[in-house]
Amino acid sequence: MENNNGEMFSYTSSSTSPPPAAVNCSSYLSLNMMNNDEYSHMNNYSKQQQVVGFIEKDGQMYESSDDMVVTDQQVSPTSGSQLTDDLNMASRKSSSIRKGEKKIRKPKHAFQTRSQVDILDDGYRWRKYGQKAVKNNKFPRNYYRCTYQGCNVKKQVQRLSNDDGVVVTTYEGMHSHPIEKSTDNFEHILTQMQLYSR
DNA sequence: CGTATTTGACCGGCGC
DNA sequence: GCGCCGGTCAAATACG
Repeated sequence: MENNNGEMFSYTSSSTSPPPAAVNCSSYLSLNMMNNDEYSHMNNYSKQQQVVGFIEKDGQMYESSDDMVVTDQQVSPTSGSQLTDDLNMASRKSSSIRKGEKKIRKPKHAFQTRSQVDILDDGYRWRKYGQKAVKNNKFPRNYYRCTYQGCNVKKQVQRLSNDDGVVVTTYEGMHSHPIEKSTDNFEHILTQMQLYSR
C-alpha cells in the first residue's frame, strides 16, 4: 500500500525513526546554496531561489491535465501547462519495472523552483544517468538516481524554456535512509546551529 | 585508480 | 508494422 499523497513530506511526520536531519522540514525548502561544481560561474551572481510551485502526482496513467495540482499562483499559466504536459508524458513509462506484477503506480512529485542554478542540493547524493532533449524546450532534462545502496529514488530536473528562471525538479520514490551528505551541506550546518543554540 | 559524468544506443509504449 | 518519444543503459571519458 502506498500513500500517494504528501509523500514527499512524510519525513516531517517523524513517526518512526528518521535521522534528525531528515525530520527537519527545512530539508526541502532550504535547497541548495553551495557547491555546484560546473555551474559555479552562475553562482557568482545569483544564488537566491524560491519554491514557486509544488505538484503532486502519483504516476498513474493520466489523460487530462487536471490531475496535477500547482499550489502557487506565481507560476505563470503558460509554464504551468507546459510542465503538466511534460510530466504526463514522463509518467507514461517507468511505471512497472518488476515483471509479473500489475501496473505499479509510482508517486511522483514535482517542485517548481525559481533558481539560477540547475542542481538543487537537497542533501542526498545523486548520480546522473541520463540527459534528454525536451520537446518545445531549449533546455535538456537531466535524470538522476540516488546513490545510496538499495535506494532507487529518482529525480529529473528540467528548466522551463519560456521562463529560464524556473527549474522543475520531479522526485520519484521515497528515501528510506538518512541524508548522507558531507559537512559542506547547508542543511547539516543549519541543524548543527539549531542544536547548539538551545 | 576508483568513481562520477557524458552521450549515443537501445528499449518499450503508443499512435497512426 | 513503423516511427516517434520518453526513459534507461553502458562504454567511453573525465575527474579527484
